Amino acid sequence: MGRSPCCEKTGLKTGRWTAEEDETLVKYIQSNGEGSWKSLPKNAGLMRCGKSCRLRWINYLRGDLKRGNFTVEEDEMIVMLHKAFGNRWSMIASHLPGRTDNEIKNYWNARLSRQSYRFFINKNTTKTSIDISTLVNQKKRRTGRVSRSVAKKYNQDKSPSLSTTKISNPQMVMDTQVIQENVNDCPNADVTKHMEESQVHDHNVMSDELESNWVDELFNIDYFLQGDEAMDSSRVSSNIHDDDQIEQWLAEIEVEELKRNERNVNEREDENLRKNSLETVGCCYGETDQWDMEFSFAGFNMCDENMCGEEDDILVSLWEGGNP
DNA sequence: AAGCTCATCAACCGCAGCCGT
DNA sequence: GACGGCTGCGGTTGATGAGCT
Repeated sequence: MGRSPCCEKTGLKTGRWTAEEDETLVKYIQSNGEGSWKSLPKNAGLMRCGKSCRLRWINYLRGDLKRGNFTVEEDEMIVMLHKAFGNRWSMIASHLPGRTDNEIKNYWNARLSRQSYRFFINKNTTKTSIDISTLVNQKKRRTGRVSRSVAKKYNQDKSPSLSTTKISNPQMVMDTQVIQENVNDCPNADVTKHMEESQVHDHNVMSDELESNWVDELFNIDYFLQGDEAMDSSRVSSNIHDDDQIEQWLAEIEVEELKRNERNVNEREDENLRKNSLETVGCCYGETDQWDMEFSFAGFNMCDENMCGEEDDILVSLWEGGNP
């Protein structure tokens, strides 16, 4: 027996909402309140599915929404929250008053995900942690819908070990279009040279996918290792200045992490995976102190199938502390 | 001006959690 | 505990408009 439909589809209108429908919905909710979405269309006299009504209200009609472009500050918050929470848009949206999960998701998919994001290490920090096992053991991400149970497990598996994390500031956007202009400033001259020779920074010849994979990863790693600052999309080095806010986020993340750890019954196995993973990328497990960095941000995808051959060699060289 | 490409965003779809029975 | 309905979430789609040729 299959799942029953969420509502009776026959005769229901789909597609763009008209001004009249909006007005009807707003008036109904103002007088009756939110909720009971199933029965709302019938009671309000709308030929819409309840889910459609809910979505229209939440994403467009409710009064506390902030319209217009995202500010630089909001950009930064989204980047940081995405690092922390992944694609949990509702959670990200909860930190951005007036913005909806749908809006943030669209914004991310349309713009931010194409750019390179990373946190940079607090210059006072000398000890962080790497957990490459979480990267190496990730399966290549499926396109299309991913079941919630899989997503949940994935999120648990890649959860950051904040107990050793000392990330204090988000490093901002490095638009690939800016890479060439900043390439001479890159502290690692050999990487820079390689990038130039390979013309990997050529926006016209690189697909978005390649940009978002190994080009960005190279720059991430390079800047990460140097502890240098990067540029945001406006080409100005930028940090989030609200340290209290950051502390609050990190505290929330840590609470989540503690909850996850309670459920983790495979710690020993994870440790072995971690060792194997480090070996896989050419790192001696015993040398991790100085590499004790947290790499659990979404921008890194070391196991992506697009990463192969020459790119892999470069990354391995970087990991080993040398030059490509 | 017409056709094409691409970015944006509103809306839809289907899965999964929650809760009442 | 099993079942089913409701709701929320996240991925995807398609309409639209701007910019380019």
